[in-house]
Amino acid sequence: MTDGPTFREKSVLHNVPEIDTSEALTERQKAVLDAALRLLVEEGDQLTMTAVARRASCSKETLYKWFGDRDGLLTATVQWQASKVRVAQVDGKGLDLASLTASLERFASDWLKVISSDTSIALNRVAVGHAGSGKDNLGAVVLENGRFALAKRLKPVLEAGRQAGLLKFADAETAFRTFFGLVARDVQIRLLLGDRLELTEAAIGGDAARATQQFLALHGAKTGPQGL
Amino acid sequence: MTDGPTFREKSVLHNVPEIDTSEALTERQKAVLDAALRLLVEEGDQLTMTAVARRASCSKETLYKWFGDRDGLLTATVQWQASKVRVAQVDGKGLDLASLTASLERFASDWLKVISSDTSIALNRVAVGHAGSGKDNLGAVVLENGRFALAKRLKPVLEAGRQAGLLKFADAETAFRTFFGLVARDVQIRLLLGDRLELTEAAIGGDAARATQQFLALHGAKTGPQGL
DNA sequence: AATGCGCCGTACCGTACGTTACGGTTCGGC
DNA sequence: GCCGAACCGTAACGTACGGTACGGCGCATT
Repeated sequence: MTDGPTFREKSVLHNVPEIDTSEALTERQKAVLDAALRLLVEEGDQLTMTAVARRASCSKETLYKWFGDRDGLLTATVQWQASKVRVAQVDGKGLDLASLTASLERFASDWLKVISSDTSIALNRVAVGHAGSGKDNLGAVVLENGRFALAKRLKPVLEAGRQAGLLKFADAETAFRTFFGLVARDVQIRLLLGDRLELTEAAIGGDAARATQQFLALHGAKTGPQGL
Repeated sequence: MTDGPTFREKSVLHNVPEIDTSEALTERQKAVLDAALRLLVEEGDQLTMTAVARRASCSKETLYKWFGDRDGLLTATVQWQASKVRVAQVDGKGLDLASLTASLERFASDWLKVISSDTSIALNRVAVGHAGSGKDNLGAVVLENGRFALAKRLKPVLEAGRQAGLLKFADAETAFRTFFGLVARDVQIRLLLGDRLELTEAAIGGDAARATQQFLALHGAKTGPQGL
């Protein structure tokens, strides 16, 4: 990880233990993938193998040797970035309304930062573009490390909140999706479709707080109407 | 480059008003665009001009004459479809809670049907794919006829609901985005990324009802906490 | 020093596809 | 019946780019 051109997400993601699907990448390979990633952000799906080679100061032969073909390079790049992006892990200790609220706001804020980052937008664009045809992979990878990873982290928090009598819901999956909707709203699709939509730090914080309060209004045990 | 007056440069920049019925397309041209649209749904962005010509039983020369170039054809196709898709118009008469609820459910249901349709998915895919690079158009067109058109239809309903004392919110735009988030949740991004996710008629109806109830819980004048 | 390996740089090949050109056919107007 | 316009079908052109081959160089091992 010597290299590391600083990505926007850097502040968001917390280097997570092992897990890693990053199967034995040498430093040099990581550097090449970082170069490919930067180019992907700049040029989108129409980056060329030649351009990647030039940017990474490596030969095309090496690219093909390491990644097989263009699709392999793209997949490796997406996975490489995915292995870096992780939303915060929150443990379910010390459960009171304040800490639950803080956790939810944290998740919301992190998620908004991720989906509004240039890197995420570029990755989602290329994944969407490849989703329609042939062997997909990319879409599944992005989904797995994005929306589903978020769910995997958030659900235990929701469950803990329910155990502690702070939340009320029938199905954690449904509750998560409600939270997801309240947080993301139309942001991602607008960004993917090219809508300028600058999210300042302050705006993100405000949206996170709003979404959290709305979610608590719907699923908080004390305040809201239950079961919606 | 024989003649100039293709409609590439015409109406792309400014958002289309309300009724703009597909400027002066002959029946034959509409048929060709329908063929292109069908092919777009099947093959995605990698459809070829040859394939379109063959499918539409027209010559490539005609395609270029009518639509300028590949991008023009794509744009015309997207606009043509966009001119066909319109969510329900609802007038603000007879405002009681029942009719307001029914209207909201209708909007939600219509919207879910739209975004889960093959056509919409294909169109959004190609628009997203083209959004990153160069002259965008497609993303703006899809956005204008999708999310923004929906807002334009729904906001008067929300306003009318507020006037009638049925809803409470500070900003119609924000309220709309909340509703949008509650309805769409993660559906669109998952579909765009290739996630199988079959929405049955029943499921859509259920989701529409749930989203509506949640929205009313947040913004209903009587039940919910105001201002969220 | 010699050998071998991994990689860079670059020239090269094959092909797919956007775009153009052109001959042939239909059709409406005179 | 003739003319021109519009259009179909297809061949041809140009090019960009994915993929491959090859020569040279640094470096490690012997």
